[in-house]
Amino acid sequence: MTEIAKAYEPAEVEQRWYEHWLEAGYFKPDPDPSKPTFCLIMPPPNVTGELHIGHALVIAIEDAITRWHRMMGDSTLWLPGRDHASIAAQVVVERELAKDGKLRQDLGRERFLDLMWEWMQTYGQRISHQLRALGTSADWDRDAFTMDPGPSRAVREAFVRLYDKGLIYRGHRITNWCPRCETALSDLEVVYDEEPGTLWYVRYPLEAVPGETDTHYIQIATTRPETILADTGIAVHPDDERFAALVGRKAIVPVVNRPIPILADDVVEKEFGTGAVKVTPGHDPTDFEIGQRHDLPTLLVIGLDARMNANALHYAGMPTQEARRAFVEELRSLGNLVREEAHPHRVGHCDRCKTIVEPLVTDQWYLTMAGIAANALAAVRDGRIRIIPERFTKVYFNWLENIRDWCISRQLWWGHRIPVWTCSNGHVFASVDEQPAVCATCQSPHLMQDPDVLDTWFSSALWPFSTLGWPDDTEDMRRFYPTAVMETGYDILFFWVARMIMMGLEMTGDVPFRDVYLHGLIRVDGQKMSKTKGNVINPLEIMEEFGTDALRLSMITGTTPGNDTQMSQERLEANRNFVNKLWNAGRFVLANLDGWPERDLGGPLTVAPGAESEADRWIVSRANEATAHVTRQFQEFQFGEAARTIHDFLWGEFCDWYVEIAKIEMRDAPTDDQRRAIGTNLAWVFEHTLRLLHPFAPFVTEEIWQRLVRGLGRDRSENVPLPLPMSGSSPPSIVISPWPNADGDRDVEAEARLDSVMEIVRAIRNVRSEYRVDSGRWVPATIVADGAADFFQRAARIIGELPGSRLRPISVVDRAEGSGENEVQIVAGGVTIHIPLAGLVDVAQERTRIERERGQAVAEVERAESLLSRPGFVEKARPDVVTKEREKLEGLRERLAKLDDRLAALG
RNA sequence: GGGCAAGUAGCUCAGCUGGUUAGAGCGCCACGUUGACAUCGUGGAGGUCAGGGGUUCGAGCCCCUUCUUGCCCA
Repeated sequence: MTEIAKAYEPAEVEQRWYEHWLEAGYFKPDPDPSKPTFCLIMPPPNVTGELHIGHALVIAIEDAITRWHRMMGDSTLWLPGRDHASIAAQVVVERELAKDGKLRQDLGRERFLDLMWEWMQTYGQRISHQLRALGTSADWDRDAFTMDPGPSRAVREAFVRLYDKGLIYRGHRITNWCPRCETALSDLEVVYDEEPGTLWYVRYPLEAVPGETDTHYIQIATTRPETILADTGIAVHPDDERFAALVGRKAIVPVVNRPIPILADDVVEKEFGTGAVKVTPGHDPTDFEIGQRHDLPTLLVIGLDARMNANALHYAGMPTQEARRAFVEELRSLGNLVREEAHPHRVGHCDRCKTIVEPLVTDQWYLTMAGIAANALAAVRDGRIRIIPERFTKVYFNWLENIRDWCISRQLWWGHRIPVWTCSNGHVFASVDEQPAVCATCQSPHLMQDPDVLDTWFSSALWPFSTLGWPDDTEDMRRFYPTAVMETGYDILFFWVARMIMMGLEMTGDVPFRDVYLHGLIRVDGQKMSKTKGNVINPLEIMEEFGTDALRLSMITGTTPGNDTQMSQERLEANRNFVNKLWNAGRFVLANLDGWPERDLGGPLTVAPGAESEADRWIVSRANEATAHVTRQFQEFQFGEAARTIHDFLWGEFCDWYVEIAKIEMRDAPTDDQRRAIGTNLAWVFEHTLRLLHPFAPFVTEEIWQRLVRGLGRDRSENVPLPLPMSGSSPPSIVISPWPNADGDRDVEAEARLDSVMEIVRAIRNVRSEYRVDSGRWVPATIVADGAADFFQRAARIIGELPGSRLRPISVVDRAEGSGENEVQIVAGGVTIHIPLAGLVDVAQERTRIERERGQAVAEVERAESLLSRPGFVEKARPDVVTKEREKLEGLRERLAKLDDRLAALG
């Protein structure tokens, strides 16, 4: 027998196969134009560090989808890439610089960008290595980086098109400003946290009107008193009678003594604070909108550095927090502070550096969203794009229906420079040229490019087509666009998916993909992964310990679309064990083929047709069902279920039963031909299963498959394919082998027979265990087959010799020849088995046991009877359900009768 | 404030369009070294499917409602 390691050794196998696959070019799409295409664009990992376990999930799913389509015969393209992650990457590198006490400004833009590129090189390679280790079957020749010339040109092209259409505009508007990153952020890049805060009640004196002698006040409540300095109005709700008389009058801002109008606006909540709010258009998004509606001036008292600016009187130069404390004291001393109360409120933080975001009015580039958002809504609404799981469509609609214009400029250095130039004569224009020579209007050669870069997500939004060569009319665009599936996490549904749909429709006139599959997030031991918690797992370490296939299976099994999943040591161990089980099943199958001059795995092949055993027919039937299930589950994106189906079939049916039966059958086979027939059947089913599992566990399946089908690696020292006489025309690798036929026939009769055998064997094991029969002891038995003696004559040896059964000799009779007292009778699988157990059985115990079983049988009979006699059931239930229930009842009654007989005999 | 998800065995989770006596892995108890596998095998214990109401011949699954937890949006 060939020497094959007793336990699977993943490390030894994985690298070898990956390199082989690459060399063979299996990951490239089939150029045959007659084939249907399948294209999946990989969500490009950020080049900010290494991949974590969440990326392993992405790869596990996408690789499974990709490999499945490849095996289905599609011309399959999985296009890999990396993202420059403008702000995230810059923050990381700035942190590195800060360790040496340096700022990016110390280096200057050019040298800083050099440093960024170095970083990209280092981590790009590391990520690439990790992706390969995971088994990523992507086409590396098309590997793309967002800052590459192609995608960069696509960014300029898209920008210019939008700009020329008037959809991109320069706006002096309120923006989320990160004072640490010194850049504007989009609404999505601000994360809100509930934090303890204070609500200060402040009274503003009313401007006197003729005839009024006393000073009257209006009281407001605010969480940010320092912005009072920039107040340009006070707002109340139009229906609020308390303030109705004051609308139209003016109040005086404390400290600055500026008169400001009191106005009515719907957005004011009557219940909040006093019902009156100060309006500070320069420093609050809601106030900015109120200001727009009521034509209020915008004042700024906070600068880009989050300090009070020159407009802030004697507070100028103070950080906002300090200014707040000081200002409150001044209000108190002036008698304007009425009271203060604790008030938890939501504070916005920069998604990347966690600094408190300052809403400020600045000049930024905006993309008008209304029109393109409506198109993106329509694409999902009318079914051109399907979101899986479906519930996320609602979330998608909700976001797009309430969308605001997208702030796309960033005051960063790392990223795509905004392709807008201003000439010496003040003409502003956008250009797709990287370096336009002259002004488009006046031909002036003196041009200044906008210093800012674009939001990373602007380039990401173009990814499904910028990677395929857009804006050129390339072969790839024609062949693979629209792509088939976008697979990504639900956490970037807005950031990315929605924007790809908008941009895809706007730029190409077509949807960027047909199906969106959203997976959940990985949690580790109950917690979300994060660097601060220190529970970030490097997939490489797991792969080393458990093997890549075990890691990938752990990502897939027990998961359901769109739901978060728990990663745990136990799960990894379980899947490592599963892989090892597969490995050893492979060893067994191989051992039984060893020494054969040739193999034919073209189909299940036993002996002459009609002479196969029920067990051989059964396992083929079960394999056919498993294939049908797995195929459907792939079609429906039910990957967890698909993996479970294969697991249960392989372990619970193939290994637990068929392998054990085949051992007996082969040992007893009267001729070599017959023995080979069984071995072939074993191999056929197993090979079939390997292919089903390959999308989830590519390495171990290939390793075994090669040994099985190609006879590869029989000489382990050389690791080279050895020629083996083959019949048929097997493909050179499981990677490009065809997906098993999902329409294979079921064999109802064989399945019923084996169900009966398994039920009998379980019952025997149960009884042996219950009577504590020594596990090594063989005992004789008689099967009373009740009309099925023919079958049980054939199956007797199997029943008697399966593990844990140990019945020998077994005689099979049609009718009982009396019922001994000193024996156990097992009623199962439609037969009664008499087992004399002298010395171990006493009548009382046996009666108790039978009565217990009878009790269960009675309960089941009653349940079935009541169901069948229930008004409406027979009329309304599906006919097949009724038939099934009737048959079941019949079987139960027979069983009950047998148990009654036994009880009567026991007296 | 609006929305979504989850609540099923001690733990982690499956359960597809409603149809046997609700499953798996891990853990637990007992037994097991016959040549695929101790990363294993065999048997067992363990669940009023969060609570309440409803629809239906039939509900873990559909509807209403309450509670708990998590997430998203404002």
